[in-house]
Amino acid sequence: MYSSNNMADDLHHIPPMAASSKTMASPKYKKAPDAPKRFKSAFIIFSAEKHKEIKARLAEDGRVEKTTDIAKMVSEAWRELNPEEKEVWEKKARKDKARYEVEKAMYKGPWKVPANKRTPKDPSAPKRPMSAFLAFSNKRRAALKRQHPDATNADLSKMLSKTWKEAEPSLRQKYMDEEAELRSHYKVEMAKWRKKVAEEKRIERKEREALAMQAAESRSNEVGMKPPADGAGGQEGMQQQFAGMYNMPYGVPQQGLHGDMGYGGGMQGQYPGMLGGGAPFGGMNAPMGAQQQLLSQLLAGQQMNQFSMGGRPPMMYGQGGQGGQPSSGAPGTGSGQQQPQGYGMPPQGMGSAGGNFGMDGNMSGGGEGQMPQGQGGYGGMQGYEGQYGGAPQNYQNNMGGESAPAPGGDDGYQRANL
DNA sequence: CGCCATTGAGGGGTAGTTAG
DNA sequence: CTAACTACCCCTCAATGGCG
Repeated sequence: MYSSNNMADDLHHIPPMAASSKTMASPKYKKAPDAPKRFKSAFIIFSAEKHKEIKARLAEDGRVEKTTDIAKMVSEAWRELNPEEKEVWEKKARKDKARYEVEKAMYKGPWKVPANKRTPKDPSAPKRPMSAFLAFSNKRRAALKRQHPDATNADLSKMLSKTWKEAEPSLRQKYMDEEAELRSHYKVEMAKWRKKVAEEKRIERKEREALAMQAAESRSNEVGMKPPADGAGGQEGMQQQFAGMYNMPYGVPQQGLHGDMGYGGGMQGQYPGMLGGGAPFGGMNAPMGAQQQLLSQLLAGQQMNQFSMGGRPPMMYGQGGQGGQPSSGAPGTGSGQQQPQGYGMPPQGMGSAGGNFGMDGNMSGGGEGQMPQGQGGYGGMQGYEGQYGGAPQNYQNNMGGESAPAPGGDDGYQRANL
């Protein structure tokens, strides 16, 4: 549950691009290990494969090159690609970017952690085994202390170090064998512990999902929404892929998130104003231009929101509503109420059918105006757009998008505050 | 409660590339 | 600045117990 509105706490909710080095002068920060991994560029995806390939090929010839030299070969190979070949990688990059947008939207945890600090060791983790030298030291330290009563432990350590280095190899070996045994035991214990932690996380995730589902269902009943006839597979896909990895603060994507990239269904539609194919917002099938536009606008909206409103996380999943009529631009049926809560929250959970992003509205025109719950929130981006005009209040007016305001748009928010 | 002083395994950061 | 790759380098942490 998100409850703080102080700025320090908001650090944990600033997506990477907003967390500029300016604001993070000292101490330095690095990406939080659990935060969604940034999208990969076409070159990086290419590089990952090509690097392996080149390395393997060199190995066949018995050659071993430095990583940095292989990187140069990868670079050269990249430059030699013709546009058609490049397009293969660029397509993958677009897909990964969509993946990132979804993960980012769902992520609630910290984006940055102090760079100069290691992640603190989990106290429940097994301890490291004692090294051969330390075991040797333990055995001899007390006796050595009796011989040199005035020596400090630091002094004793120096002496022990010398003795250790000069010790008979067979004696050292004895300690090293002991260490090896301890270490193999440690590895077993670590494996068990890791498994246990993973299992706990899995259970926690399941519980969270169940809770979210419950909340979503009760809300769905309240507003009398019906499950979608088509394109309803999304929930599963999304949850499997993303839910649980991240907390879901403001509501849960309910439907339409099937497919490998979530956002189930469609975005099959064409550009704004055009009638699309009807599947709800499925991102991957959309014409790339439209998709990129969507994504970049989404991103822009989020950043706008953070900067202007103090860093709320970009969240906009919630229950979607009924879309409007894209061809005419006629408003849909929903209201998509917004509750800023003093943070300048993004229009969460706004109707899926939001105009600009269109699930049903401008962009996709799909679904015949019927948006399954949870599609959404993208309608909310309209609200962001309102900000371009300068007035944050536009959030409220724009909820759900001009061409297709969506009912139930506030749902995500409500669930978030359960 | 952190520091000191030691060795050595293992984890994390870096270099080199391009693109966003 | 961050994505992937990985060899290499640097830092942390294992135990000990007196001291500030």
